Amino acid sequence: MRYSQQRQLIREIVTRTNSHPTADWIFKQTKKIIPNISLGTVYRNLKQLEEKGEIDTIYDGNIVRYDWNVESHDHLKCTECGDLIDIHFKHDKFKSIVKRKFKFDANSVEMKIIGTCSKHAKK
Amino acid sequence: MRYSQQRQLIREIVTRTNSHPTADWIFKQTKKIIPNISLGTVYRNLKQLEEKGEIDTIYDGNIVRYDWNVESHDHLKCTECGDLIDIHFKHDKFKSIVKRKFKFDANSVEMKIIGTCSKHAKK
DNA sequence: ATAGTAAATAGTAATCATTCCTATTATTAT
DNA sequence: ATAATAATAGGAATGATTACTATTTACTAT
Repeated sequence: MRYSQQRQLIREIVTRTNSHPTADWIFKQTKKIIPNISLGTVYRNLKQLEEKGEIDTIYDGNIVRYDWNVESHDHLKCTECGDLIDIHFKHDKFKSIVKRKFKFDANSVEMKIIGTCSKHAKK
Repeated sequence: MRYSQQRQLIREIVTRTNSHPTADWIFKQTKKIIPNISLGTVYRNLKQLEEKGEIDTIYDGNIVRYDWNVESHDHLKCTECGDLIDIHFKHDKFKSIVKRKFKFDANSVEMKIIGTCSKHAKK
């Protein structure tokens, strides 16, 4: 994989935010630096970076978000503001349960807890 | 909400499968009975049935699947065959943890375990 | 440094799932 | 049976993503 300014910029933008950005948001950020960058370039590079294991993709409902944090972790999704908050749970127990009950070999576990975050708690 | 053949058929098709079908699959099934049914009708009715709480939507990666089982439950996703297998876990502990640690009021928990099912276990 | 190469890009067209629009049809209360 | 209006079929529109292609760029061997 050969160097490119575009890929390096995309990598930096994803690395520098905790907002789990979408491809379109990343595209808008890159345009501030490389005005004629194309959206296809953003998508192509995000896919390559994911394949290399440098970033992670998160399916948030039917939209795709990207995350520099490739360690297994879970998310809290606030229905009021849409924010995704990172949280880490141990999943070993679940993996062993499904192995025993279903002979299912678990590779990873994705957990999302939906509710309202502290900023938007209903009184 | 007024009766319609189309909606009744869609309801029956979703109810009679455990395959967590997509809108397109449901559309193909309905066409066998009502050949000139339109895809928009399928989507509109699936949405209405979900709003009434008769069915559930599942986001499987970036595609939407529908499920007659509206009770909270989790899924095992086989990376070999794509099948979704239903499983039920208790989530109370997670809800209380995020309440304590993040002041996050959890409504629901979605858990997906990714791996290989017994039919496709690697030797 | 230069030329040859293959990878990467910009720009645009195509695809896919889903939603929207509208004239027509079907259901239901009277 | 009729009027009111919910629901439909068919097709256009949308939005996210992928594919295509001519041009540009990065790397390699000279």
